[in-house]
Amino acid sequence: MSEVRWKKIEEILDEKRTDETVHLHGWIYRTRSSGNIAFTVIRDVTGTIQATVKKGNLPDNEFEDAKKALIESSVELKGIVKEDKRAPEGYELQVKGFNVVNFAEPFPIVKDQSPEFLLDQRHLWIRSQKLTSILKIRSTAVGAIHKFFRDRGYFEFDAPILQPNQCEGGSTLFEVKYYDNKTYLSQTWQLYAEAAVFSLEKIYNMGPTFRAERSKTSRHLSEFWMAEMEAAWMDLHNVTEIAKEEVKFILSEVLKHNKRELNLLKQDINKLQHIAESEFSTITYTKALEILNEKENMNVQWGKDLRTIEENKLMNHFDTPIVVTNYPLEIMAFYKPKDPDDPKTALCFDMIAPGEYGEIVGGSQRNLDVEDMEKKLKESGENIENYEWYFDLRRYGSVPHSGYGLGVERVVAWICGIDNIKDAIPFPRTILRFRP
RNA sequence: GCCGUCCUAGCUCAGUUGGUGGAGCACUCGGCUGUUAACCGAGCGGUCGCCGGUUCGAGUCCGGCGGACGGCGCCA
Repeated sequence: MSEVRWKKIEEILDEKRTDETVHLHGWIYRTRSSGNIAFTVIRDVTGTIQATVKKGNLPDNEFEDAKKALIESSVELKGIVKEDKRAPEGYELQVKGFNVVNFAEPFPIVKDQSPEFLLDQRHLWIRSQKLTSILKIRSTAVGAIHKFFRDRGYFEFDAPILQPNQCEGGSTLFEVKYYDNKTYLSQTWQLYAEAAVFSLEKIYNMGPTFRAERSKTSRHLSEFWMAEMEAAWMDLHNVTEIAKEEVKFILSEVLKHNKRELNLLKQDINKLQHIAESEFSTITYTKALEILNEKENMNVQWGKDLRTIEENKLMNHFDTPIVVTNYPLEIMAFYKPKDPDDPKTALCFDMIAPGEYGEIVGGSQRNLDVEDMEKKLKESGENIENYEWYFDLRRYGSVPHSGYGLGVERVVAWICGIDNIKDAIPFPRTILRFRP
């Protein structure tokens, strides 16, 4: 086995070496047989190719195995590369040897499937071209995020997953038994990041985040990956510009490495290319309301958060992601500070994606006013003693600092153009599903 | 938390005014030397989500329960 040089399907199709004998291993993707000829389409990680098995070209028992092997059987082939217009990829293998490594049982996923069934069979559906393409793009996106920050002098910094505090509101925490106490699964890395920027100054992280929101939408997961950054000496404007650059960088890396996958997902590459090269607009919440009320005939009261319908209507007016800043102070979390130039609003922002993918980034400058934060935490019923360590950060050499979190699955879903965020993560966890 | 849709073969679905449960796909067997999620013939395959009610008779009508999925709110 060690002496065999296994070719990948992509190599065979790119090299176009007619009459070359190659060894190939993979899985049966489609199979058809007709008397003394059988067609098996083989897949590997790089693509698919038709392998044509004719009786007489190989030992009879191997021919019978080729006819008998069901979809998803794993195989090792020896064959001769031939150009043939009748083959789906233009080239095919004339098979000389057909070794079935494992005869698959009847594969449960066939022509017609429902979304529920595919979620039940996720461990098998993950082999599909669709999910394989998305997972390759996700891998590119994750690599791009690391590269983006490291190239700019950021340190990777890890916060605990088990945390004693709340941050985004108590009802959305997953409680975990911790010896004789209880802790919560991390909702954000932010509070610990704020401790670290006083030494490392510029940091980032990407990791799992847990929100027990009772959301049943195509945009929500209970466990998702968030890519966060935090930096000392930066204000709101600085970090919104970094967020725009980051999203554009992720997109351009995917365009560079995953054209084949984007095509399989039927995404418009020119449109994505245009977005990667465009400036993203920044508008204020107040300006967003003007657009909604004047151009969309809506009647949104100042002070209400933008809901899904408002965000979707707003995005009718933009073909790239946009940044919306200065949401009403009252409806914002305790760590978002008042804007001194517009005291009814907070120094915060969301980035909203085109289409109906919603908020892909959320962030803010950080509140430095301990009294103000104590007041807000008390109002929302929290025990401020849990936050004393956090307030200490304001007592010993505090500086202006800002940060944001980017929803990895939302960005991947948007770039891939998929209709449900569940397909942007291998094994999705939602309020209604946590297996397989 | 609120609202909606659905539950019949392994999968996707039909099933009329209540009257002996169907199709396609998958699988098995047979046929076919160029198929394109092939085609032709045959076969295998059912606790109609569960419990109760009405009725001579319920997949179908009524009540309750359970499960799945989606929308809103909230958020990445």
